[in-house]
Amino acid sequence: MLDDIALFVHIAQHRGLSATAEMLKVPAATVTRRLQKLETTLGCRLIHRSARKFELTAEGDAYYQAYAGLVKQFEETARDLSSDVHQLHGKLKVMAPTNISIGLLQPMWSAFIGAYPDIQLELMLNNQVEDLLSSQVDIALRIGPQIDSQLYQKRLGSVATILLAAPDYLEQQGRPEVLEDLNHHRLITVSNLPVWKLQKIKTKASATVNPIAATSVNDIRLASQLARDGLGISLLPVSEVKEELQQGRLEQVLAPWCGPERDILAVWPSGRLLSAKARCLRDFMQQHIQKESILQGRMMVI
Amino acid sequence: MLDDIALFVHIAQHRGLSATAEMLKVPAATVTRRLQKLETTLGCRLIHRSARKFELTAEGDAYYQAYAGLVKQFEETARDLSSDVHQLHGKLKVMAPTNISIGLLQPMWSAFIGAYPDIQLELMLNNQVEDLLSSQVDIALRIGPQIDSQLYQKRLGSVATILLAAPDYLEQQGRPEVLEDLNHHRLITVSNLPVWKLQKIKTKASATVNPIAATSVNDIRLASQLARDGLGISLLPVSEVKEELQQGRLEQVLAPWCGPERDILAVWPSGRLLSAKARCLRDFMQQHIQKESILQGRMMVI
DNA sequence: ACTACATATTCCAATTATGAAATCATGTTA
DNA sequence: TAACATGATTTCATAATTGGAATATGTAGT
Repeated sequence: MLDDIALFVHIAQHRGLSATAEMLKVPAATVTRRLQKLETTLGCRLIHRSARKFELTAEGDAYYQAYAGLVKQFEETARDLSSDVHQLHGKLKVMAPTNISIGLLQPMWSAFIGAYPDIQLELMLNNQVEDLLSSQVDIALRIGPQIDSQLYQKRLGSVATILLAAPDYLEQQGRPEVLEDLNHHRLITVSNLPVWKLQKIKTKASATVNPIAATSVNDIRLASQLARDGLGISLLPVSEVKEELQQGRLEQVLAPWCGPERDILAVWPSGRLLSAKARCLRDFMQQHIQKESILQGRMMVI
Repeated sequence: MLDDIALFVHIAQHRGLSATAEMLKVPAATVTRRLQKLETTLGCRLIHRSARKFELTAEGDAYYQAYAGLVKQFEETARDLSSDVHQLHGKLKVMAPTNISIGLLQPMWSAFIGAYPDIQLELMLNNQVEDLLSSQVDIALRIGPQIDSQLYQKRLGSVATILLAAPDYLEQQGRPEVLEDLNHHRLITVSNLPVWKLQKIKTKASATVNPIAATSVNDIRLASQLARDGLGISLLPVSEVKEELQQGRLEQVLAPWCGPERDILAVWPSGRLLSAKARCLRDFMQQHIQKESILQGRMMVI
């Protein structure tokens, strides 16, 4: 019915059935029959037509005037939605956290750029959460819960946080055995984790540590460097300290405890259709992150 | 396609396929399949659905937001157009010329009111052409050419105009034999026929008379009364002078000549669908006028 | 874990729409 | 006036869609 109305509007615009048939790539027979069907359902003739004449009836004109604008809007909407949806080339604006992007995930970005040379990636790295909507970003990678209800999100993985310190530091200050021992240590906090909600992996026992007199910085990388320099114990995502752990510059403390798992999310503005490029990147990221055991929420096993 | 989109919008609104099926009176199987087809054509899933869960996907939400308003508008338009189109009761506002309506066509109005008692006729008689659009009139009866391009019209009949005078007057002033004789007579003109374009019925010969020093009035009825009172010769529609001719109070002069035929038209605002009531009246008027020989353009034969 | 329930989906026969070619209708030109 | 050309319509075989019944699926309450 709606389709037939749309067809009629086109017929009225092209002033002819065969012209419309050609334009819309449907056989003329179909145009004739659908118009006839519409006329039957509406119970009136819409077009006075013959081989050489074409004229809307009064009713046809009324229907045309009523529907033409709507049909046009419909088609514009369809065009807006589907443009871009199949194109795997052109610009793609992406936001991501700096630290993980120049660290653990740097190979992912290289791989993506290599795999899709036609996609012109514009990667905006930043540690603070910038507004996705006003920045006209297609899709963003985010870590930790996202509060913006204007965003859609898809979980790609998660990263555990653990307590760490430099071996030197631990030699000098002693290794904490129980949670309460933390009170006697220098602590380094990162601003987005001001309170340490810890949990024992097996027993699910949980506890909260409020690092009061701690050093506080707003960058994970800096925090890990401070810890590495023997300035205290910090709660950091394993993704950021992989190298340091492997090379023994940092070591885990209070091993049965670990901090909150932080989700890794692809987020994008809601109410807008994800472009093919953005979907492509999202799926690519998901595949990559799935292979990275550190990003599966498991405690790192070296 | 458009129909499927509309269906999807309803599904999203009713939050369920079967609810939608019931609401729209289509089998649930159809709803399922049309949704599946739409998902296939769009190339993405629109709804995460199971027996107990129902949730739009990100894409589904994007499509919903894009189309919901349009679908609603479409349906409102359809409702506006079809309301009234099948209802043969309620108010019907009609305009018509005063003279013919209280004269020759008066029986027609009575007959219509009698035939359709459920139609609440509001008949606005006037001799001047009032604006149909601003008066919210459904349909109007008009005589003579209508210039307003915002109107649709349908010809219902036509009425001839002839030259007439009172027998008394002709006795005193003499009966004109040729056109030029009119120059020596008193003439009465009606404002909507300031120039007399005359024609011989058989020979098609035509002539124009410019009644200069004539009495001029703006109402046909008054003109016929003036002529009846022996004040001169006038060019009048036969429909207005039927009685006077039959009773010998007026007689035709220069019989082979007659004035322009004036069309009787049903007119209504363009771009709006004629309601069933208005169509009903239009067709009723056409039938009635067809039976009235005076209104078939023929010279009156008593 | 099992059952009951509500909902979505699949199956099959009947209907309906489609596409390509032939036919028809009607203004225009020779 | 007849032939022509253009565009609408019909024809017929094929493909797609529909409606009703049966089936599958997932959730909530014993």
